[in-house]
Amino acid sequence: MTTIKDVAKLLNISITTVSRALDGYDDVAQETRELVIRTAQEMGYTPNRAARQLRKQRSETIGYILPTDKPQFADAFYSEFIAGLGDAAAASNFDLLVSAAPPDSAAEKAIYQRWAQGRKVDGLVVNRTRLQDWRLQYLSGQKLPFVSLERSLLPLEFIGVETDIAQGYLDLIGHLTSQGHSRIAYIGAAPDLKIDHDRYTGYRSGLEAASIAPDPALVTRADLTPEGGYQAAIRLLNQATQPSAIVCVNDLTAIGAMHAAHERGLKVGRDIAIAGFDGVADSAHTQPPLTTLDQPVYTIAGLLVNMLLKLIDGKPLDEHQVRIKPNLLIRASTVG
Amino acid sequence: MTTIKDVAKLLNISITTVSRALDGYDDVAQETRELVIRTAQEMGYTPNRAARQLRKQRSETIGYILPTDKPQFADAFYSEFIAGLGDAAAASNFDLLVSAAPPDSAAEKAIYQRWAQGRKVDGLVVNRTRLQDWRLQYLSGQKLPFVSLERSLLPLEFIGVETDIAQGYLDLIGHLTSQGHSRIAYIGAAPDLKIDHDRYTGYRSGLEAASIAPDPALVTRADLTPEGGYQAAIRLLNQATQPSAIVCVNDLTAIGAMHAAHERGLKVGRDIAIAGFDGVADSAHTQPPLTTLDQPVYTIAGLLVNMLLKLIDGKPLDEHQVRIKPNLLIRASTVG
DNA sequence: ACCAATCTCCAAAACGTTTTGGGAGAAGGC
DNA sequence: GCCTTCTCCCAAAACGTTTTGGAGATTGGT
Repeated sequence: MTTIKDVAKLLNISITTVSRALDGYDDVAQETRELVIRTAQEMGYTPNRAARQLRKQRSETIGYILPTDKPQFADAFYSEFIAGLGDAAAASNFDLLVSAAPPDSAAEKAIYQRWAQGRKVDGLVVNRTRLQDWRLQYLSGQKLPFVSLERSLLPLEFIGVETDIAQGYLDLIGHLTSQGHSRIAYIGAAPDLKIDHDRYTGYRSGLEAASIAPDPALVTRADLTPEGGYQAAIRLLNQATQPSAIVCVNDLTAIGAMHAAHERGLKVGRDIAIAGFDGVADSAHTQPPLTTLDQPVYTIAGLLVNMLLKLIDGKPLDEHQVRIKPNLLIRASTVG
Repeated sequence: MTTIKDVAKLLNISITTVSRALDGYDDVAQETRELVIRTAQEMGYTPNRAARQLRKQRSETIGYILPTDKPQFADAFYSEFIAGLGDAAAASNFDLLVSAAPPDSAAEKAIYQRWAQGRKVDGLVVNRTRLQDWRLQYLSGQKLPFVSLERSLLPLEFIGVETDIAQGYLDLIGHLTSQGHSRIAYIGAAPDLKIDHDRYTGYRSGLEAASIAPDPALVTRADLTPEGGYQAAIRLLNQATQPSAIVCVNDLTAIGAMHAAHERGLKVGRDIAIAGFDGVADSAHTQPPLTTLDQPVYTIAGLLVNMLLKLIDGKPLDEHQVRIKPNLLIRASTVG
């Protein structure tokens, strides 16, 4: 491993000068700088990250923890989200540290502590925000910068990105009612999740806007997986008052719900309408193609990272909260 | 931030003793050890990672780079794979560094160099191995430990996990022929990928075992996405000699292919059989449910990490190559 | 010819650990 | 009572950077 000392020795100058030449300080002669840069390049010198971190007291690393409820954590949302985080971080020469833990578990807490205490990361991205989310409190307390996708209900300043769910659901429910639906069901997620809270609220105001009386029997929850959506849809379809349309908290849930409908011999689109949210799964290629509220996951991840980096650098943010309007993609699953 | 010095000062002992007490050396009195551990706990002391790395010359971090061909990198395989890597690493107190770059790009090379030169990681996991893969050569040259999912054709020692594709395809093609199929098509991936190479070879020997003459017109390639599978299937279905069955290199490709078949008015399962590979996508809930060769992605990731950690520690491996037999899940997409 | 200002450069300190190479005192053997 | 062996502890070095606080040339003004 070649160190800064090797470069300095070869050039017969001090390591100070090498360091400053590479860092672009202006108290080093143009000629020397070029020489240093060239030599460092030739020798294949890259600063040792640990040493640099130790001295600068920052790790140039951001962290993200996957909310893995179960080992089979297959959700395309997250592959795209991580790709977005990784790309944006790399573009600013930051690294991305990833771990996985079940939401609200001891393991999750342990990772947060390890990262925060050891200053392993300069900041964190959190998503799947919960209504009362200790993570946000903890990070605030630790004075560790963070951004989140979806705000919590805690009285903390929110910095991050939020999907404009209200508007999205107005569009979606409007579309469904224009197709003649009035018995519109909702399959949500765990009620302590912000996304469920928001989407359920959006669902209710969508109904209200269409002057449809809400029916509690048409509301159920699942766990954001196809299997959960499948089971939930079966529950709905087994009831006396069957839904004519189902809006689902995410695409995976909708995929499961479509499966259940098919099993019942219902033709999705004609006999029952089903819609998702995310636009990230294979929604364009399901059978039938799935109507969904598409959100640009990759872009959102990039936005979050850039906000976080500004926070870390103490630079001012253009806006503390970015609202993203989801895009209603109408496909065959909701048009007869 | 409390440091080891703070702990030592409070207890009026040397930092050496604190360090050794916490690290479990046996040259510290039982009484002292307990006191130190308790105090450190109470003070919320966690060793500074950078300092520790600098001194120990290892980062206790492993790296993985996502092969993001395009921004929309939605593939549930990778969310599960990363969850597996993250969990296994965390179980050994290692961290997982993730980045993203298009395969075989300058960006990819830059990340590998940055991580290798700066010793930012102690080892790497690589997948989507290519037949001639410079990454493996580079890492070998840098003497940086790595494990890979799927071997390359390079004359390098292979340490990692390999799916027993030959056996899997024998099972799958056997299943298809027993259903009366003989015009079996193959939708692969880029031919320089090891997985395409292996699966194509498996496909060919599967045909051979069933005494079916291979037809080049029934072989095409896509890019592992639903969209690619959709386009490829359209090409196949537009031909004079139409396939009666299609085996796809992964589940996403199969999902796209099913979409194309549906659009043609074909009933998948009855009019045409379609099978995937991965078992990770929402294959159980597609319409119809998809026959696939299931591989335990989460487990494989864990195996890889544990092999890598042994490599890093210089410990002997039980086996250098682990073969995983994929599990044929027969579902409605291949049974009429 | 002198002083001040400007350019370049550098030695040494600091970041927070782990490891090396003992050293003091108690216990044990004769 | 002396020598040896444990037991428990510690001071100092080292890891590879960045930053601090100048110091020696050179230039420019008068």
